[in-house]
Amino acid sequence: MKVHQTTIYDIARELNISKSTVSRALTGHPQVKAETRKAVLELAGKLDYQRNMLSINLISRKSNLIGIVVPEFDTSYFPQVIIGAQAMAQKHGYNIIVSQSNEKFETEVENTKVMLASQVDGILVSITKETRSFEHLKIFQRKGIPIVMFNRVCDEMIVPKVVINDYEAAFGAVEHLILTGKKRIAHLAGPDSLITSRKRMQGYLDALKKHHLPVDESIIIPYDLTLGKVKIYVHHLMELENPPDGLFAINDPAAIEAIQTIKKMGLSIPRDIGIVGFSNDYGSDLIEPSLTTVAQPIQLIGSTALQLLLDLMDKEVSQWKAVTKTLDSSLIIRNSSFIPDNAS
Amino acid sequence: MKVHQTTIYDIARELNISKSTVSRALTGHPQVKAETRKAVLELAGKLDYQRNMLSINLISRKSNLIGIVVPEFDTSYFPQVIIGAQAMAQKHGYNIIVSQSNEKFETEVENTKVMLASQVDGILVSITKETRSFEHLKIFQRKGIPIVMFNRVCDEMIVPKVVINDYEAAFGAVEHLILTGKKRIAHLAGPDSLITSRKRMQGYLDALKKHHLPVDESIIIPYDLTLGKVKIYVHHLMELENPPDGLFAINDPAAIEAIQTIKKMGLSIPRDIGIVGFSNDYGSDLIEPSLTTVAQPIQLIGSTALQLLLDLMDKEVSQWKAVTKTLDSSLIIRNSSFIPDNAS
DNA sequence: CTGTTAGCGCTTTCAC
DNA sequence: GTGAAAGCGCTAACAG
Repeated sequence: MKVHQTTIYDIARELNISKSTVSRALTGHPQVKAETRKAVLELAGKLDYQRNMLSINLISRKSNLIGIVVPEFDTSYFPQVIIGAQAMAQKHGYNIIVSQSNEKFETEVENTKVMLASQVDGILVSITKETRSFEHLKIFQRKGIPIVMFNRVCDEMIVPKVVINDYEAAFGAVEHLILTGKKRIAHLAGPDSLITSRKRMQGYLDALKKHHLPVDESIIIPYDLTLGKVKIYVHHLMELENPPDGLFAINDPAAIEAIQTIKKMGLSIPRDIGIVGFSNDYGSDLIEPSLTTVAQPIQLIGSTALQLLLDLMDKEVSQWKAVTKTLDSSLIIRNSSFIPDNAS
Repeated sequence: MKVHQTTIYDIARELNISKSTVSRALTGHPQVKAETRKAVLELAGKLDYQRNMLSINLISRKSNLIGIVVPEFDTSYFPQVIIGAQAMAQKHGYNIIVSQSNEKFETEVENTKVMLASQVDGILVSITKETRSFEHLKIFQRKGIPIVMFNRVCDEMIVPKVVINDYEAAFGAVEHLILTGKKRIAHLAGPDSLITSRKRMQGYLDALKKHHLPVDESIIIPYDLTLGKVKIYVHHLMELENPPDGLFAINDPAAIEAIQTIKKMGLSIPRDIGIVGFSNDYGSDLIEPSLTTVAQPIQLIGSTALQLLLDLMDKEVSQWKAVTKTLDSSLIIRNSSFIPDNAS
């Protein structure tokens, strides 16, 4: 229970001056007698006076709050993005409020409502895998509150976006497996609702095509990103009469689970099957064999998205441009796909 | 740039009623004519009306904001705590603003000022390793804004705290090494400024004492938590004329770095040296050999701290009790300290 | 049931 | 230089 907070009026009363003068002294207005200013500042310090941003925000119609809506906190991906965004926001005097939707559309809608009520000056959004309707986001546009999407973007929203080169990265990852001699490469595919999943799928397909390898639907496994399910899929794949000799997984947690499962089955990686993941999560360099994966500049995604948002906030709505910023990723080749000759 | 936001006054004007009536209709006040309410609600929906929490907060002197001040984001520990706290906060209708201090005292002071200005209703704090003065936190107490500390706590602040049983955990970890036959156990010790470091140190010392093992200062290495430095320390330790056969590391990142270094030196874990870490970070189960470590209920620490804060917010300042909640941890025995006989 | 008034803490004209 | 007054968007007595 808060006790009474010192206000400018308290200071004014004590000093027998008006609150306007106190305000001016506190905000560094030039035309205040040095003597008066000194007295005000001194008393303010003594009384632990702290400006109430709520009232200032009310006047300025700005909250200095930026909302971030993310779909989940299960993997290290989104926390990392937030770290990047938070650092940039802190630098520019903004606070960040975060809400995560647990991959539920309803929760996402709720969360955006909260952001709206909290008078955020802008939001960063990454949608859930369920999200098909975007009315809850379009409200922001109508209100002139800038939105920037990242990672989980959608075509329906005409806003700036930050993504990585998913197609090229997937293409490169699969081609790498092919160049190590793999001829039958399976894909643990992400939800079709996500653009990133579709792009990575296309990269996978085109890499096979380029190298004249057949596409076999039976080794393309739809995977809803639920941890723990990969085990079943991998068992299924490896017990086919014609099992794959390569696996491109939609993300690292899936790839790591695949490695663990395959090792338990007594198979050898990468000899029996080469594996490539996506994102370079914590631990992908620690598992044995270490995981070949596509490294995303995760924190940079967050800071870039926030920078884009800051840019929008300065501009008239009519000047907004829906640029899509595509950041580069890079393939990190480790032992799950390729072991150099001179290795121990 | 925001466009005009619909206010209750817009609705009132359009409907030719007073804004009080609009307010009452919107907040579900009972004594409003059903007809009026319907009209208001309809128009509100049509105009994307959204209550401005800023003004409500100003009136209620409550921001519905909870601040979290953490020392770093380098390891997965604090993000995880925040996830736990955020989930609990979201459930109770609070938003969370986070700031991290990069282990710098000055930044921590700045950050707490921001929290104060943002009119947070309470804060969760974990101090930097540099923090020796607590005036910036005591201001909150004087203002009646509740504080709960966690992990990086201090004796100087009489506030509720959430910690884990560091002493017992460290004692158990070291005793475990002793029971696996180790007789000369080194300790990578955390900064002496942190209570957790001191408690773990005490646990280490007492475990040695209980088993009549000598304490050798030369294998107790002060470590400031900077990633990358462990390599040097481990080399130093293992090249002693009388190297240790066990290592208790202050945290998992350090233990993992130790494992990597020791493996590169061609030594065998746990045969030549058994290793135990602390916290069960991401990846500690993935590294080879997998890391024996003390598992902390990290998200629970966050949610518990937030719960404690919520409790304080309901009470008069005079009713506040500075309980310290000690959560249990558990030793997870993996291959870096002990390999069962029937292992492959 | 509804309108009027005051006020949350602050900034910002407009006077003097 | 400083004070008085208005107002940001909303709620909460107090009338009627």
